Amino acid sequence: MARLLDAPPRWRTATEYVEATLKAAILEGRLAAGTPLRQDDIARDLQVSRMPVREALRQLEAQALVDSVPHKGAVVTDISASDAADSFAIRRGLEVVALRLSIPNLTAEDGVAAAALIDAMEEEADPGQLGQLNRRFHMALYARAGRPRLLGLVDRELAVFDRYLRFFLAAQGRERMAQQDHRAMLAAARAGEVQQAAEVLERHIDAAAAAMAGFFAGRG
Amino acid sequence: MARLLDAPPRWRTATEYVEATLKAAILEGRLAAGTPLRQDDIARDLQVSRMPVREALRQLEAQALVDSVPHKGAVVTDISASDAADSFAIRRGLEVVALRLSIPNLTAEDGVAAAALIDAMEEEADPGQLGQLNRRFHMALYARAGRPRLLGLVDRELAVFDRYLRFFLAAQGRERMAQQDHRAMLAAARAGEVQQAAEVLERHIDAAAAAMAGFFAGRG
DNA sequence: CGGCCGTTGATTGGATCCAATCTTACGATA
DNA sequence: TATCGTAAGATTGGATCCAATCAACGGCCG
Repeated sequence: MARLLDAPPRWRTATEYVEATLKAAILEGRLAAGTPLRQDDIARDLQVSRMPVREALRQLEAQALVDSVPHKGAVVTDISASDAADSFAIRRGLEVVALRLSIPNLTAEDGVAAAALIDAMEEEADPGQLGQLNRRFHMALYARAGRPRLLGLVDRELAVFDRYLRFFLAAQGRERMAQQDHRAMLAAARAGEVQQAAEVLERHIDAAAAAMAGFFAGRG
Repeated sequence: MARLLDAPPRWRTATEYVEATLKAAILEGRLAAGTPLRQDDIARDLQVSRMPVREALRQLEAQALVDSVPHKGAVVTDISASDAADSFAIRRGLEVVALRLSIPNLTAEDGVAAAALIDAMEEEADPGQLGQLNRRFHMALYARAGRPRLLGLVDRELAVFDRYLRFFLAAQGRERMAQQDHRAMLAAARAGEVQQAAEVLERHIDAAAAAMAGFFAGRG
């Protein structure tokens, strides 16, 4: 007899499946920057036709995770100091706005959840998991901004940033995570100190940008 | 005999052609908010197959110009007070950052060009052209930011904003364009006064957001 | 010996066809 | 009469096939 509740299919369309799979592979570093993404190979690996692959690649292009040239193909977006600077500029603009809008609506539970994420980061060693936790922590602070499009862009940009963070942590070690900034931001947010929280966040992102720039300068 | 110089094809791929055409139609208001976008109809009208239409619709979805539901279809994104608030929040975050980065690199010619755009706005009556000029003026101020991804997002969001501006101007009249803000921004930018220009821009966007919110409130 | 041009293979873009899904209308049944 | 179920049409998602474009290679001519 059939189960009463069948597990819902994890993806509604093949395109979503391909997009999610490729995105995860890129963010987790399994597809290195610069890797050419051949439609045929991906289609064969994922057991779908080339069409959902094409659409997924377009979606990822819109998310700045792949670069595509007409009639040439798609490539995993390169890591570069210049692109990192772009990412930090975008984050600084969007996240500060999101934080200011969100803080007045944050609940005590939100604060507890964010604190738990900070603690989890203390004990996590894997750079990939650290990136995920960092992303979730930031998003937890912005979640009550009530601006879905804004939050979508922030999430997208944090995904891009994830790749740089992984890159950076692998070389510099996890002690560079600036947990004191996270705690200060959370404390200010819980106290409803919008201005102070925003300033901490700005310094946090600027410091990360400077560290990343120095990192790139150090390796040519 | 063939001409020595054939006009280069305006678009390299059919997808680009469809995307540009649909985007223009949406921004110019010829495709009203809520209009269902049937793949077959568009393909027939533009003399292409359904496939480039599908890809173009995905691109436009990433630009927040159409909403798409799997197996249901695409619709021109609705105009709403909530989405307008999203747009203003995003613009406020991104444009302030872009302006700060751009001002130190602006040249005298950039200032002249921006001034010309302000003058052109004074004499333009058509809301659509006004929107174009407004967009070009803002982009002219940010052009030297040297952050291509950031500028791409700003341009995208200004495109979304164009629809609201057209909507607003049609009802409120062109005198609501806040040209004095534009002049003040330009003056501060030319003088290299980053902080002051940024503050004017913030007030400019906040005022526009407030006016738009009042407009929406007034019509239910 | 070197640069230019055509040819060939690989890869993507586009067209057509088929399958899956949603919507609507109609009818059966409580 | 209201509601559920079902069947038909419409529309989108996916697969397969063909055409256009690009890169590499090799021959030809200066």
